[in-house]
Amino acid sequence: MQHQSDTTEALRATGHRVTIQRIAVLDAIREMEGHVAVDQVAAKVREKHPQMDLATVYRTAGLLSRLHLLNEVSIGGVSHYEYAAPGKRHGHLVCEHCGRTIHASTTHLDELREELLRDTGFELHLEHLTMSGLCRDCRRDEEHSHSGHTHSQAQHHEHPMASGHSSNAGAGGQQ
Amino acid sequence: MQHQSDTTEALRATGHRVTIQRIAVLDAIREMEGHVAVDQVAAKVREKHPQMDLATVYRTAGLLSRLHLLNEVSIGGVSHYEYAAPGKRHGHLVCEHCGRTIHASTTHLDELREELLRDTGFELHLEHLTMSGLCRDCRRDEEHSHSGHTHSQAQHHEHPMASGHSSNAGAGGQQ
DNA sequence: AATCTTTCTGCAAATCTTCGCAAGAGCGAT
DNA sequence: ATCGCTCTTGCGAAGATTTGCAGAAAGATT
Repeated sequence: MQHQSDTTEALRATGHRVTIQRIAVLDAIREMEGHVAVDQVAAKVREKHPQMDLATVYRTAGLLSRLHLLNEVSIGGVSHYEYAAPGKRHGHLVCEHCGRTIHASTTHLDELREELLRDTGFELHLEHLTMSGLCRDCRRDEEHSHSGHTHSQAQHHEHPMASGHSSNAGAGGQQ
Repeated sequence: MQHQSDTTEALRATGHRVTIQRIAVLDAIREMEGHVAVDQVAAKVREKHPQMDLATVYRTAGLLSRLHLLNEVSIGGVSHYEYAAPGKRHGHLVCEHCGRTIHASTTHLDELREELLRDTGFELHLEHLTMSGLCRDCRRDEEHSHSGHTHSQAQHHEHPMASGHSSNAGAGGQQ
């Protein structure tokens, strides 16, 4: 396990302490791959460390995210985290309709980042960027049901597969 | 007041009912200008409608946002809303350090939107887009304090002036 | 205007997330 | 290995936001 030494280093380098909780949270998330909700992380972590508190998982994931060891993705208002594999940066596109998450290469985003930096002095943090909209499939569905009536106020939650890993959903398959 | 008829129309057109709560929430936010937190909206609304429930304000703001009558901006994890003045689209850049919000013209963003649509089929909703990073001032501060020690885990909250900005500075009445 | 159907609202309870604080655990010096 | 200074954690509580439900209100119909 050399991930562990990377983690340890990153923590030390920023003046943070190396604790079992921090190592455990990072390990758990790395093992699960994909975007996982905090309570899933907690469950996983508790397999080995039963007394780990939920608040600690929140704090720890937040910290690791600030250190760029994890990426934070908000899906339907709920925080999810994924392992920030070095050299695999990407933005997140979350479908407002089905909750699916698609990865966007940073090619597009880096450009945006530079323009913003130049024009406004604002340094965009791509790692934390989550953008919402409609995925290809749901866009089609929306158009069909455009008869203009009975929109329930509740947010739609059709495909109940919001948080399972989705490494990539929109690009290829599905219809 | 012709805003009101616009609102009424937008609601009817989407099969929603026109209620005093909905009108009141939109009015309140329009009057306050800028990004306001939900409880501020509730306080404002209650000046005229004391029995209005907080949950209703949440639900209503969410609905109006989905209808593009309001924009939703998440600042430090807390929802804020602003009146979506027609023809004044912009993205939001929230500084992670001081919480300030900067408006980004959609020039940069439209491009991104098109590329994403073409490449991934994902239709980005610019109105809901909030991006985080560091503003010019805080970026400078960060560099100065780069002696590498004592990073408190708590997120910094230096300048306690979250919303005033870009075009409008004095949006007044807090608490 | 009275009635009927369906949507909305207010209230309370449930969730998700953060915070304060005292006890516990790192890490450098002894 | 021990001591001490801080940073962290666990825990309870508070804050933020959502949800379920029954009664109230909107809009269509008569």
